[in-house]
Amino acid sequence: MPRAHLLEGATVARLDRRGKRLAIVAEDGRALVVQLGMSGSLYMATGRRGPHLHAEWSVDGRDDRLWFEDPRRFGGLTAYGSAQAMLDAWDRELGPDGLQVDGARLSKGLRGIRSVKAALLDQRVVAGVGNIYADESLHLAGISPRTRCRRITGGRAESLAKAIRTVLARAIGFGGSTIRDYRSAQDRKGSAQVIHAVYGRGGLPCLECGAPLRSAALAGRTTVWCARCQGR
DNA sequence: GGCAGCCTGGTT
DNA sequence: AACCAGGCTGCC
Repeated sequence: MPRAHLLEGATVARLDRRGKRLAIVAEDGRALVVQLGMSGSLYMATGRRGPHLHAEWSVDGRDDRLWFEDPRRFGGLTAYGSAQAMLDAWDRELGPDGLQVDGARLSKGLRGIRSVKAALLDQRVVAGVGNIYADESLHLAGISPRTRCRRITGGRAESLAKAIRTVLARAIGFGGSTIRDYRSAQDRKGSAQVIHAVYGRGGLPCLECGAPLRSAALAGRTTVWCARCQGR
């Protein structure tokens, strides 16, 4: 990516975010979107912390630098000539942010998708929910990941939307889930993994009812749920 | 829709 | 050596 697209010489006007995408918007209108993927990290530090460095920025008046590392290279940077172009892309490619999704918006997104687990992983339905928080949200809402989307209407859609908002907000409150790689921009590990009710707990007892949690591949991802609390 | 494939690295 | 992983695209 040319240096100009990396915002060289820019003055940062603001940051923006929807779901898992973060945008650095410059005063001249350029915008750079960062997607971390599974192993990416973006942080301020005086030196890199790993070998898989893809971009670095120096900031006037600061000794530390901004670093983008991504060992697995599932993440990426996308440059936009204007913030409006970026927002248009977000509107096309992303649903409502998970922290703000409501039942009506969720119901709309569910149309045409078969299983609710697949729907929650689709960023056009809700932006910001991945495999961990999909399973956690479904457990909190008491909905089986195998439920057909067409059966989730009205009150169930409301409670699922509320569960998504709650799960994401709680995880953020705990600094995110550090299974292995995740670190904050301040290079700290999160601790939300200690409050996961189902993710990573296949075969262990459900914290609500004690039944052993089921684990199976759904929508191509390991999925864990309680067949008693959430139904088969 | 489902799913292989993209990568590296950690675990079994 | 084989398998698994927090995501996403594109191919069927």
